[in-house]
Amino acid sequence: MSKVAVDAIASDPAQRQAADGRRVRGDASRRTVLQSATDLASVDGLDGLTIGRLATASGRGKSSIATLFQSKEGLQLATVAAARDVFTALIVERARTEPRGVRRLASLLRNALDYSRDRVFTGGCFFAATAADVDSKPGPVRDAVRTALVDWYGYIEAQVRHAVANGELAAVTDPEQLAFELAALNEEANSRSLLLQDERPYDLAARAMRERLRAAGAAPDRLTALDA
Amino acid sequence: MSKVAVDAIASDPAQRQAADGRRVRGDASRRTVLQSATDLASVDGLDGLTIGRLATASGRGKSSIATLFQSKEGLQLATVAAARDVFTALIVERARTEPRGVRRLASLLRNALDYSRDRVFTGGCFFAATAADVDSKPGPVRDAVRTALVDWYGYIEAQVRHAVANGELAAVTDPEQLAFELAALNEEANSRSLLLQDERPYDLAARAMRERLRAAGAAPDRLTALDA
DNA sequence: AGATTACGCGAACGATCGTTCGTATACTAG
DNA sequence: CTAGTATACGAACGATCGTTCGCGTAATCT
Repeated sequence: MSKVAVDAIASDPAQRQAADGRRVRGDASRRTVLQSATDLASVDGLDGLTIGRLATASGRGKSSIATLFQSKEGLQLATVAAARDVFTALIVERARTEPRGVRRLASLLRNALDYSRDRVFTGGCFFAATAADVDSKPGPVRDAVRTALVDWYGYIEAQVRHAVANGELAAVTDPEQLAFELAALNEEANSRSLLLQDERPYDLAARAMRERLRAAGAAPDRLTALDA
Repeated sequence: MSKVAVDAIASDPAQRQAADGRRVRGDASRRTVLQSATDLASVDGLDGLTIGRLATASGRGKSSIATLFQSKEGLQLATVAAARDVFTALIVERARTEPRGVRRLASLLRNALDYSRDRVFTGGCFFAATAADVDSKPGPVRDAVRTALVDWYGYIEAQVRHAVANGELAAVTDPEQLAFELAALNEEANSRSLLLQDERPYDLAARAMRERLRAAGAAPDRLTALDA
């Protein structure tokens, strides 16, 4: 890249930051560290995530992590954000290829089950593992976890609403009720497979989801994502 | 009590231990401490339960707790056992007044919802709070939590089987499948009410349980425990 | 060129962790 | 009466916690 081009970029306020070699290096470090952090937190919770063990796991000094994230709370917030990015990319984004309604809903649920089953995070679903940890401790970390889960629940419910509006589900369907039940099955599969070290809960959950959606009026050929 | 009577008790090998004033005092202390311990662990998990804070919460010295339970692992095991006693007394024992089958099943589920909703433990259901933070760490503590939950799941499933055998539920009912779904609804109500600080999830869960059992063939008049 | 900013690391801080020791007290056993 | 046992407490142990400081390096900004 010519010096002229560099100057042109550097003179653009929006891109100046992105071109800052120090921040680029720092962001790369943060990304690497956060990969270990989400894994550790999925096992030990956000409270059990310690800077010392994270430093060892990512091969850096303790003070480096402290510098990169300012404080433990900053680290926790960044960890939640990183986990959320993974969650969204693997579950929500992938389901967007399906049309709104039952098809996208079924894809969403299948992706969520796979994300847990594949142990994308060592301790299973990141948010299931951390929700219990923070839900009794007010503060920005709890708020971040809560927001992520509320958004997730809301997205499921939105797809149910689309399905009802589409006529794919019976008009009498209560979207909040159905979304609650579907989320419950997903989370039970995650927690029980972790507890029993068994993959069968995923089949039980998928079957329950399929039957529940069929009972609500969904056509079987739009539920193939939930087949065994 | 006369001295003769005391001697008579003391000479009975089975009751000698129970009459040992030192152990009586110790057991009373353990009971008191464990009440704080189950509460703390329901909030911070069994790992987040620390001897220091438990000492403060129960108004004793740190070394007293260490003596009473030998080690942190001993404390954790005793805490799980104490929580299990409460769980069994409030949920399982109370349901035994109902006849086996759908009625006992509905009572069981109602008691479980109430036990969570009433915040018998500050952090909601003890086992939901602690399962997440031990399920990735092998050892006797994880085994104790796992056993408690497996027994609980098994008891639900046993009532489903009784109901099928009674003819209260359709013969085609898969007991493992139905028990899984009912447990999922119960746990989702607990976790979501904690996360959102809202009691509505309990109504959503009760409604789902009732409709699911009705769909499996249960008579409405045997599901009154799950009515709103 | 010089001042500033961001990363990276080792060293150290006070606090808390789980555990152990010594000692005191109460009760039992022989 | 003497030994032994079970609680109870304070003090201290080494380890780890989150945080801060100083110093060096690299990149940016004025």
